[in-house]
This record gives sequence, C-alpha cells and structure tokens, in this order.
Amino acid sequence: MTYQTAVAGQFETRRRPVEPAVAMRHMSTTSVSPLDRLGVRIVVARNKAVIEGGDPADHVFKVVSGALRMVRLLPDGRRHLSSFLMPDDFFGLADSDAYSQSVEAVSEATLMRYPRHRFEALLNSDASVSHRFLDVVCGQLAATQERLLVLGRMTATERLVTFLLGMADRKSRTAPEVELPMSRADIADYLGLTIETVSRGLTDLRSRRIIDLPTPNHIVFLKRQALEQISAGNA
Amino acid sequence: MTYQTAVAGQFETRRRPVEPAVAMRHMSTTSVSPLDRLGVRIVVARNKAVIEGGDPADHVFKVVSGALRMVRLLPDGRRHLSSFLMPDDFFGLADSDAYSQSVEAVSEATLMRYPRHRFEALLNSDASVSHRFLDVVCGQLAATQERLLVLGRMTATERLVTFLLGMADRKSRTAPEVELPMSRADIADYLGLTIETVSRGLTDLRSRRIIDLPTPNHIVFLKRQALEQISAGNA
DNA sequence: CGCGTGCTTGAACATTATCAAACAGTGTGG
DNA sequence: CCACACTGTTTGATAATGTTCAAGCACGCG
Repeated sequence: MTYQTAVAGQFETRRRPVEPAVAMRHMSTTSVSPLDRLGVRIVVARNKAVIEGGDPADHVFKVVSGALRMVRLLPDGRRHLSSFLMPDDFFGLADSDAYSQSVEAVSEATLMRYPRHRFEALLNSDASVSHRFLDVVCGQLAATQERLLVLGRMTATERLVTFLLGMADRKSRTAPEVELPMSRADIADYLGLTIETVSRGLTDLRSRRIIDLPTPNHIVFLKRQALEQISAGNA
Repeated sequence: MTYQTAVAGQFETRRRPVEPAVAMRHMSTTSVSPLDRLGVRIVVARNKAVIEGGDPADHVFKVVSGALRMVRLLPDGRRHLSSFLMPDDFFGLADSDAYSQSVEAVSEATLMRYPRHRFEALLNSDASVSHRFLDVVCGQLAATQERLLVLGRMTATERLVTFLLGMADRKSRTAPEVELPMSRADIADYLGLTIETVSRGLTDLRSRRIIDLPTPNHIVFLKRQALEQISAGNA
C-alpha cells in the first residue's frame, strides 16, 4: 500500500506518469482475473462523466488510477456525492436497470469497463466469483452505513475530520498527511455541508495546531490522536 | 401485499395475532428455499436486541414478521438508526467478522436465523444463490445511498415526508395511509433529527391538510401528490 | 499585468437543537 | 370505577450550528 506512493514518487517530475504501480498491483490481483479478460481499459478526462444517472446500466467498472465522484442531484439543484472512487474500487454494480447516479472524474482517471451481460454470466457460472463480489458489495454497504451515521449525527468538524482520516487511510493506515484531489465544493457535497463551512472547519483545525495546510489541498496531520478522538465522536 | 393488511384486520380484536399472511408468503418464496433448511425460527420481544454491535457475526437473519431497527451509538450517546427491517428483509450479511451495529425489535418480531458458516458454504457451492444474494445486497446498497442524499441534503420536512412514503410503500405502492410501528425517537434517530422536530413536522403537515393523524402512529395521506412533490425535493 | 477560478473571511440570517413544561393515553392500585 | 403515575407526544421560548450573501484574497494562466 505504501508501495504505490513510493513508486509514484519516482515519476513525480514527469508530465503524465503512467501509474505503473497500479498496473502491477492489478496484475498481481489474481482473485478476479477471470474478469480481466472481459474488460477494456478506458481513460476519462477531469470533470468528464463516465456514466450519467438514468443511462441504461450496461457496464460495470473498476478504477485503475485517478479519482472519481458518484453524484446525485435534486430537481432544484442541490447536489450530493455518495462516494469518492479510488483505485481498485468497483462501481455500477448496484444498479441493475438504469444507473441511479452519475460518475464523474475528479482527476483524469483510468478505468476497466466490463459489459454487464458478460459480467452477469460470469457471476452465474462461478460461485467463487459471485461470492467474491458479494464481499465487495458488502464492504461498500458497511462503508455507506458508516457514512449514514456521519451525515445523520455528526457536527461539521467531526464530518470533516472523519473525511480527512478516511482519505488518508486509503493510502496507508498511519499516513501523516493527505493530498486531496477534489475541490472544496466536492468535499462539501460529500459531507452535506457548504464550501464555507468546510473552509472554516479546516481553518479552525489549523488554528488549533491539529493540522497544517501548506496548500489548500495538502493536509498534514500534526496531532493524529486528536483527530482520531474527534472522528470517534467524543463530544 | 394489501392481502397482509386485510388478513391482519380479521384478527385485530385478538390479543396476539399469529401473522398467518406472513407465514404463507414465506412458504411461497421458493427462490431461496435451499437456505430455509439451514435456519431456525426465533422470536424476539419488543425492545430486545437480536444482536449487539461488537458480537461475533456468527449468524445471518431474515425477518419473517414484525419490525426491527439497526442501531449505532457514538461514545457520547448520540444514536443513529441505519435502517428499519421489515418482513423479507435480510440482515447480518454485511459484517463478516463482528457485527458493526445492534439490531433490536421495534415490535415483537419473528426471524429466521442461519449459521454463517453454513450460509457461506451454500454461497460457495451454488452460484445462483450467491448471485441472488448479491442482488439482495446491491438493493440494500442502492437504498442506503438514497438515504445518504436524504440525510445530506434534505430539510426536516423533506426527510419526514420521504420516510412516510417509504414506510407506506413497503405495504403497497399506492397505500393511502400507514401505521407506524416505531416511536418518534426512532424516527428522529433514523432521520438525523430530534423528536421535537419530527413532531413539529407532522403537526405542520397536518395543519396544511396534507396528512391526517387520527392517532400519533396512524398517518393518513390526504394529498399524496403534494407529498410526492416534497419528497422529490422540489424546494 | 490583469483576469478567472477557487478558497477564505465576515456579518446577518435561518433552521433545527435544546431546555422546559403541558398534555394524552395506558395501565395500576386503591 | 376513578385517581395516579408513567411513558410518549406536543407545544413553546431560547440558543446554537450552519447557511446565505457578500467581499476580499491568492494562485495560475493568458
């Protein structure tokens, strides 16, 4: 897991790194390899939609590199992000008929795209594959239920801290910092807040010397334990 | 679906109806019958816990009759309900190691309980069963994502109306009324509100002649279309 | 250098929470 | 059978958290 970060570092002065670490990790993931033969690799530009809510749900996807957002809109324009999708995440599984939400690239992203009918056929033919995907979706369900608690019962600061730790944990369980690929607007719509409240929350955490903000998207954890406490919901 | 309501009506003067409609529906559900042989039937008294968060996740359950709540607590006592469980709902699937939340009976409930190791063995041996459960969990995931939007971006009134319509739809897609089995406290913790806000919201809807409240738990829809509009989020 | 975008900061406002009390329905014991 | 207590719901007054509206700032790019 830290491997990916380290290798990415070797390429950071190049213009467009080809993300070899991800590709290698992908190849070494043997448990879903029957699936790999069914898919094609696609690239999505920043802020472009991979799927639009309402489209027929013809494909299932896996993130290879980059970051994406699952977006839902209310008729009057209110926006909500169900999740951020990162390398190795699957999406498009939960919708059988039409997609219930859009998926857009936060940063340029590479995906594997699998035709749903072939995906379904694989599930029907191989119990170990469908059992594995049951685990994948169960994990997504548990994470989504966790988020329900965050949106339903946590304060702005608690939501923000939970989000920061969650993003950091995707790289490493003890990472001392995160680089956020998404804007304040995305964070706000993910946490059910406004961009102003997100900004104020970060400013407040910085003034309390709990985090540092060298740039708006680079968060350094100065007191991880304090963050863990806040995220755990100790009033 | 309306059948269950009608039959329940025949027994409503008796002390403890035996819920024959549910039992019959259960028998007619053939698609998961391989599972039925693995389980035992258990009864849970009102406000008693079936599982406690943190317990080893040894079983998977299906609701036969009654209503239950999935409960999560923050260290300082804040409470959140992930979902209400109604007849034919499965639970305990998403947690593989320890249960992440408690499940308690809102009203006396009858359940089927399946040992997880035998359940897993069935999933591994039969692709059609594991595919079917993938569909079940995908449906739960889609519903939970829908709830994220409700908690993240909807006002108190919108949450309440969405909840009322959702509960009514469990009986029938066009039911003109609902009998709520749960308390205001449960509704509040489900919607991320306080009991006072729930109560005020219902009072307000009644004063606008959109619903009627013959008793606190009996909601009659006077203007369904207005409710649908509010729930859809048309500001 | 100037414009555009996204982030931050400030002041007034709104919605919902909190605290407090009254009310209704149910079951119990006198 | 009624009085009482208990629980859950409603209603009211005040406070707090987060939103809205508005302006200023910083960085990147032409």
